[in-house]
Amino acid sequence: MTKPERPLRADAARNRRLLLEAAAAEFAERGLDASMADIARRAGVAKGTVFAHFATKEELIVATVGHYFAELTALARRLLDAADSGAALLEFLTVACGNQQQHDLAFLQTVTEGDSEVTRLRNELHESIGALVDRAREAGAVRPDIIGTDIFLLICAPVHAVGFLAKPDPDLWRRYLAIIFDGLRPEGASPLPHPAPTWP
Amino acid sequence: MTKPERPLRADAARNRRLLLEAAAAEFAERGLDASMADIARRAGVAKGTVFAHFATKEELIVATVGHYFAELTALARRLLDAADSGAALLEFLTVACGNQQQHDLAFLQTVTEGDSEVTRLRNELHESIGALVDRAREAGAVRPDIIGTDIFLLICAPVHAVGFLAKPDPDLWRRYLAIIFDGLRPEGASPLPHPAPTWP
DNA sequence: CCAGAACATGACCTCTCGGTCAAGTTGCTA
DNA sequence: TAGCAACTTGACCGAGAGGTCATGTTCTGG
Repeated sequence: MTKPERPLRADAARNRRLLLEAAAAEFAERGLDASMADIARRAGVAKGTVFAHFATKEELIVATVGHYFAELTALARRLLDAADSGAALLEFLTVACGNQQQHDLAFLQTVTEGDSEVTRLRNELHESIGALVDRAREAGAVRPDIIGTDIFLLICAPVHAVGFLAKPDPDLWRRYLAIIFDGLRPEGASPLPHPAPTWP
Repeated sequence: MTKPERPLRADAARNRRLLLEAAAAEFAERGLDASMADIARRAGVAKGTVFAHFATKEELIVATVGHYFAELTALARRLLDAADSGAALLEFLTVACGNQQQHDLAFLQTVTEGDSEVTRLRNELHESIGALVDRAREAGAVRPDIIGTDIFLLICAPVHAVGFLAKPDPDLWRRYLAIIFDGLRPEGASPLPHPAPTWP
């Protein structure tokens, strides 16, 4: 359902893009309660047009979260070539958190469990992060008992933590990313009380 | 609005307690979308009874999250007498996460911003955590650049991280609490890239 | 440039939600 | 135990949600 067989008409393609942008913005601001009507208004189209492109609200969420995963995957793959693998992992987390600070869409993924397309993109992201973490671990940049899934789960922690403040400094998440990253280093690591999670 | 002037009638007091329990359970399961009707059904009363006790949904949320804060505050104060202040802080985080794993109500606090009663209880919790952290810092159990507000913000991180897994092991959060707590230790701490947040 | 397919529109449907209230029921006190 | 205030009940309301569709508009290939 990602790419239609026949190419879209020019105006339809434009509207689809506007809708996805509006959806990302509305979901980030209002959470799951963002209404289809508001998304349509923000995109500058009528309500019916939204449903012409995405049959249900869930389908729109799927498209939005899919795009979100794909972006992170591309970032992770780009960083696989970096010379310093430890710095590459930190860079990945930093850019991912920065994205999330602007547009927090991570919560959407809980709604899309069961969708095959999202699952595929999610697995791709997981795999890319796994490769990034493996390199960092082999280089001794992170503790040996950490795996890719751990990082996958911890990506959102810094931004989420900051969210409990009413008017947080937009860069405060960097503080918590640094703390968590210190917890990932091999120096002074205490034994973990629970085995690594299995995927999925 | 916490304590009524006149004591409640026996049946009313019982219903109020049942309602708060039902609300906590429903909010934890369904999030903010939990409906007043479902909460009423779960408590075994009619819908009108809910509104007889809590005039609006927000008022019910306020009562629920207030109770949540009060519990954590009591826990923090209890631990202030512990011999090992570092272990006491870890114990606080462990019990808090364990609570949250059963009943995740932390997200409710974002809705109740502006309510004076919740703000008071929230400040009390913040203060209690501050005392706990101060003791741990003076004992050299946590790095010197950490303050109580940091811990306040990080409480929910381990459970939240685990939430991205579809069917997570109910104890997996202990792994991420251990990682984050390692990041809080003085050994091998790197300089933090952002100053501590101000309260509130 | 025009015919017709592709697309956009907004009034309309149904359903569920938070919230109200007159009428009935129950616990407490004198 | 009688009587009244306190409490409960469930039918009801308006608002707003997701979703539909007949009609009107616009792009595009020939």
